[in-house]
Amino acid sequence: MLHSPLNRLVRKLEADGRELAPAEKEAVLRLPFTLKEVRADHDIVRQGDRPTQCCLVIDGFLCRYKMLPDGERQIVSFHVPGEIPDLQSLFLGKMDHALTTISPSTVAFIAHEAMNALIEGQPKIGRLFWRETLIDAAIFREWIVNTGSRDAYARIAHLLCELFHKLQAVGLTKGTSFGCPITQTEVADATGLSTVHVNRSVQELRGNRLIEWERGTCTILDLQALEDAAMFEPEYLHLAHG
Amino acid sequence: MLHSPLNRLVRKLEADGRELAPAEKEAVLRLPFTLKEVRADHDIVRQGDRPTQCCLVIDGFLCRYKMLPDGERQIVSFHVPGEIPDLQSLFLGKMDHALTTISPSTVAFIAHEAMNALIEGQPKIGRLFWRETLIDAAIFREWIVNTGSRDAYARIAHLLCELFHKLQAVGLTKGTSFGCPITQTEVADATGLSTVHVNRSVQELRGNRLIEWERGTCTILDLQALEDAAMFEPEYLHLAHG
DNA sequence: CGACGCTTTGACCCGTTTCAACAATGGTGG
DNA sequence: CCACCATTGTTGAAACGGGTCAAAGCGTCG
Repeated sequence: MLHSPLNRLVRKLEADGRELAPAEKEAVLRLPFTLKEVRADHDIVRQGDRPTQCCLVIDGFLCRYKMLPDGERQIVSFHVPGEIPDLQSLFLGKMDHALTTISPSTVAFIAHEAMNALIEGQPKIGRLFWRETLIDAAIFREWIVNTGSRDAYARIAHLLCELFHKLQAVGLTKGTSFGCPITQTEVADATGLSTVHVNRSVQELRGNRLIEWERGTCTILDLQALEDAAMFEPEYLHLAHG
Repeated sequence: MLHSPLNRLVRKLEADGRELAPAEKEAVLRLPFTLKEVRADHDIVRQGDRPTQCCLVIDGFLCRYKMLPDGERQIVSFHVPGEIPDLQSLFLGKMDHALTTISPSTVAFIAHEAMNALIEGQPKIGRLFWRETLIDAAIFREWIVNTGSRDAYARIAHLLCELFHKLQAVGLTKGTSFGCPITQTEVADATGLSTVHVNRSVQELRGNRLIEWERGTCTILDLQALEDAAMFEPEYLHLAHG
């Protein structure tokens, strides 16, 4: 039990809220699940689907996106280990967007029934899950701000700050470095910019010695300067200690 | 009881989910509240606040917004009667954004304790509230798509489609007309455009005979054409009948 | 070694912003 | 009931951020 993949979820719940009671922790760890390795760029859930299970990220990066009739793809969120990107499918039957892997990933599928039983048996856990979805919404709000009010340079800086803080909260950073398998094309789809302009802006961030970013590893050279450039204020992430 | 302002909330819950059982409906209508008339452009909750009550819109338009350090204002959502824009404050103590009136409005304040008691006593209502917040999140996602992937013309068209459908669901439209007290400056703050360009795009929508919009009333002249121009697909609103 | 995916570059173009007025509109008080 | 003022809406011209297109470099992995 100590090394169950579900510990990722426990750690996440405790990062956003307060510590879990032993009984609560056990109830979470007792959730039945099936593990699955998924290759990169593979849709886990598609727009229009009616899932009967939720997907917990154990390892790797996922994202949610919507396609427009004109072929444009808009990524609306990135997801790192410990998160349940399609928790909403418990209450919103039909998916209004797709969920896909960015990198080769390990995910745990948990049946809706099991989630519902957990929520009923442990209402406090239910509250925490609800809270997770509200933090999700807070991040969406900040993304609206990002695409609506920041220029390209700040937009990309902001995305990197967000990823860094999210990963740090679940212990997936080493110093100011973190594994970041996201391509510039995906950054473009997430920020509403062209890949060409993303590339130039990333080079500018590098040139200003704010970041290093190559071969899937991003290192923040000057966090304060990066956050200033991004107008980043971490409160919206609603992390317990910061 | 029949004409309690809380009927707005009942109607809203039934628009998004299925019909309420009599006992559930009663429990909602028994919520203690205090009514308040609020003038236009008045902050109901500010960024950084820790509210102890929720705000139910009875009459008028509200919006949520975030300010950036550089003075930019980004509106992240509009709210019409029947909605509880700060329901999240039940679980996220500190506001990461502000809530303000667009027009003179009537709102009902409901204490967090009362909301919590209702949710515990009527878990099904709790589920519906959770669902409301998830629909909120779905709308945020669509706004990310809007600012990220659509041009000015489509962006504004999309906003109008959304308002129309939301208002229609709670019975606040007359034909294809609805009261829309939003100014072009507010549309600009919501879409990430300049007021000048909003103005030109609105004129284009008028010129193409898709809408009429003056003196606080918006009439959609050709809903199909407007939705096509906006690439609008109403599923994300998760309304019961459409 | 070759192929594929990702990054990088240059040149040109266009949607949108900015600035700076000016015109309507509507609410207020005398 | 009209004069006044503050919002809101409208216009034109010039500048700019970012988009588009097309091609070339570069890593990595079979």
